[in-house]
Amino acid sequence: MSSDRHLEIISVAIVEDERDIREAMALSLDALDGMVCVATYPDCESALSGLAEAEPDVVLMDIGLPGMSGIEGVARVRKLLPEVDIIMVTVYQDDARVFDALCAGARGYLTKNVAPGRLAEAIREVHAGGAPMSAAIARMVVDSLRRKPDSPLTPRETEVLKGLCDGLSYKMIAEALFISETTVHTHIKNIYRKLEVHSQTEAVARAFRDRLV
Amino acid sequence: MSSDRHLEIISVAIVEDERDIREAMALSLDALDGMVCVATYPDCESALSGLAEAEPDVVLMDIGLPGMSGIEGVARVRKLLPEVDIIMVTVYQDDARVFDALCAGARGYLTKNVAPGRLAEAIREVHAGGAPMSAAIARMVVDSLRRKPDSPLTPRETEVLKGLCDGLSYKMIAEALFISETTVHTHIKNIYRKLEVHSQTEAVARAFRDRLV
DNA sequence: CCCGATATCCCCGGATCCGGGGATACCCCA
DNA sequence: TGGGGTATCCCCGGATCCGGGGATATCGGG
Repeated sequence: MSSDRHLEIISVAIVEDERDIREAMALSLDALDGMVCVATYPDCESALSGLAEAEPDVVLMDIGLPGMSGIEGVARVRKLLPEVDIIMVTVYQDDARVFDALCAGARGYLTKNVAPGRLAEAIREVHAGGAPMSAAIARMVVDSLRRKPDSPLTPRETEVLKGLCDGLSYKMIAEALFISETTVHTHIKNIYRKLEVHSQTEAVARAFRDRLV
Repeated sequence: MSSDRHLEIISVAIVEDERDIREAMALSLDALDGMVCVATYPDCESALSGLAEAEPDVVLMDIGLPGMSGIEGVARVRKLLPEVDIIMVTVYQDDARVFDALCAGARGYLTKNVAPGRLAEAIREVHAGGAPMSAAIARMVVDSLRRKPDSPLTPRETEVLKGLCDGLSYKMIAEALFISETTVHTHIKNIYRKLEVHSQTEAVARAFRDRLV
C-alpha cells in the first residue's frame, strides 16, 4: 500500500499568470520524485479548454488571475473534472479568498515561494485524501462549522424549530411532538420573538445561519 | 514573537477515563518543554466542576467516556470556558464522531499512542491559532463546506431563492428584482417543482442543506 | 411563598402563501 | 421554422400562517 503510493506518479497541472513563476514551479515539480507537471496555463479560460485532455491528478491554481478569478475557476474546473484535486496558491495569507476557494471546491492551499519539499508534501497529501492547509485557514474552516453554544431558545422551542427546518407544517410538528397545533403555534410565536423574525422562512434561515439546529 | 511563543508555558488539562493512560499522558506532557499538565479528570462531570479553577490553555479530551460523552463535554466546557482550546483524543480513526466533536467546538484531533513529539506539536499548533487534524478529517471538514456545483435552478430562480433565504416576502422579492409579485410567484412555483418541495420553509431548508445559496 | 420561565391549550381576523389554470415574448438550437 | 427553456405577467379559491388576545399547570430560585 505505502510502496504503491511511492511508485505512483502524480500528474500535476499549473494555472498561473506570471510566466517566470509558472515555469519555475513546473521545473521544480519535475525535479521532485513521484510527480510530473503535465500542463501549464496562464489563465482559467485556457485551462478549462485544455484540462480535459491533460487529465491531471492535481491542479495548482493561483487565486489572483487576469480574467476569470481563481475562485470561479475552481468551480468550473470541478464541474469539468470532478475527480481532480485542486490546491490554491496565493502570494500572501489571503484568508477570506482562500476560504471562498475552499467553498468553491478547492481541497488545499499553500503559499508561493514555499520550499519545494513543502510543495511536494501538499501535493502528496491532497492526492492521498487529505486537505493541506495553513494553521490559520484550518482554524477558520473548523470554526465555520461550529454551532453556537448559547441559543436563546428553550429545548422545546429548539425541537419545534427543527421541525420547521425539516419542512413540517404546524400540524405535522404537533403530531411529531404529541402536542396540539395551538401549542406549536405558541412555541413558534415565542421563537419569532426571541429570534426577532416574523415568518417561518426567516426563522429557518436564522436557524441555519446561526447553526441553532 | 516566535521567541515569545517558545518562552510561554502552555498549561494543559486531561480528561481521560483510563487511569494508566491519563497518568502516562500527564507525565509525558510534563517531560516536554513549554507545557505543563495542570489538572486531570476521569470524566466530563468532574472536569466541568474543576476546570473553572484550573484555567488551562488547552484541554485534551477523550471521545469515549463513561457518563457524559466527550462530544457533549466539548459543548459544555466551551460554554464554561470559551477561550480554551480543546483537542479530541481517540483510540482509532473515529471519523464521524471526531467530526461531531469539531462541530461542538473542538479545535483539533489526535490519536492516542502518538509519539510525544506529535502530541506536543498538536498542542502548540492549536494554541498558536491552528487546528491540528489528520488528513482524512481535514478532507471531511473541507468537503463539508463545499457548495454543490450543479444546481437545477436557473440564475433567476436562484436569485429568487436567495430572497426567500433572506426572509423576504413575495412583494419584497418583487421589489428587489424589479418584477411583479406574480412573476415571483411563478418562479417560486418552478423552484418548488424542481426541488420537489411544497412550501417556502422546505425550499429554504433545501437551499441551505444543499448549499444552493 | 410568590415570581419568572417553561409548556401546554383555545379563539379569531387579516395577511400571506399554494396550486391550478392561462398568456406573451425572447433566445438558442435543431 | 418550430420547439424547448427561460422570463415575464394575470386571476382565483382554498389552505396555511401571523399576531393579537387569554388561560392553566409545573418547577425552580430568590
